[in-house]
Amino acid sequence: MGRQPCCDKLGVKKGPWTAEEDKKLINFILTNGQCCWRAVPKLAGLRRCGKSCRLRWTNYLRPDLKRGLLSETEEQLVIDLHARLGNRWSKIAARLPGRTDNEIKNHWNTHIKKKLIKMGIDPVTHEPLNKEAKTEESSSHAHHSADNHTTENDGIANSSEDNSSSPTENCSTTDDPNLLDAICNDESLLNSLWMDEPPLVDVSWTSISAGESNCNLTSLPSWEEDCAWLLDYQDFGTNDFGFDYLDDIELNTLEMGDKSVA
DNA sequence: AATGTCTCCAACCGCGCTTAG
DNA sequence: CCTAAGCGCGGTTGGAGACAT
Repeated sequence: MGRQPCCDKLGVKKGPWTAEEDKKLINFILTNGQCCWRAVPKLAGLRRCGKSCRLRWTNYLRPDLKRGLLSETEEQLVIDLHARLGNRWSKIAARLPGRTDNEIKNHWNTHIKKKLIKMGIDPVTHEPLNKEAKTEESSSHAHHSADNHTTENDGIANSSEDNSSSPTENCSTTDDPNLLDAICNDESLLNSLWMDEPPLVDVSWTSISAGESNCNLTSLPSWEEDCAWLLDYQDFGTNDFGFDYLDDIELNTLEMGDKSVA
């Protein structure tokens, strides 16, 4: 007597989303907020499974998403966090407002990985590749599973701190070096990452969209008026849409820690 | 201009944990 | 307490566009 299936495979569309589907999903979420994803397709009139809707929303349609390439600072932060956390993309993404785990994961695999290899750094262990080759035999395989945090962390935490003077830094133009340092050196913050507490979640948007706050969304054009703005927003930052207040909320959340995640 | 290859990223898949019933 | 769906996560894939020949 579990729950109902999330979708009845038959008649469920897959593949790229159309503008029309995006429109329906956005309109629905803006109107009703994020409730149970299972119900979303039906209520929004979409022939998609709830999971697909959730993914589309979180990875692409959320208004607070930044689009475009990661800045040097963001990239450096990703490298640093990856050295400590491994492939825990969602945890890493939680430290980069407006970025999704999928986006960071993609960027890692397509850009950062190659960059590190080019620099002679093993993207998995964050150790120099030469050294890696030597120690490969003596040490057990480079594992970045959750079980190995301590071992990996011990070795890497130091090396990543050295990053400030490492070759990596050469390409870092310090958009906001203080932010990077603050995050990387904040032990309590890192500890919270190790724990399973969600230290930072995008409550700002969820609460807004849930109708908890009417905020600025009320001033946004509706689909009935003009549906083009949301399809266009993908090319802009959040500021372009009056969502810049989200950053403040997010920073507060970061400091206070988030406990009201559903 | 045509064709082949590479790169990138949106979306899917499957697994593990959580939680409703 | 048990079962099975919901949910979130990380790994992987496929197709579109960019680039090379």
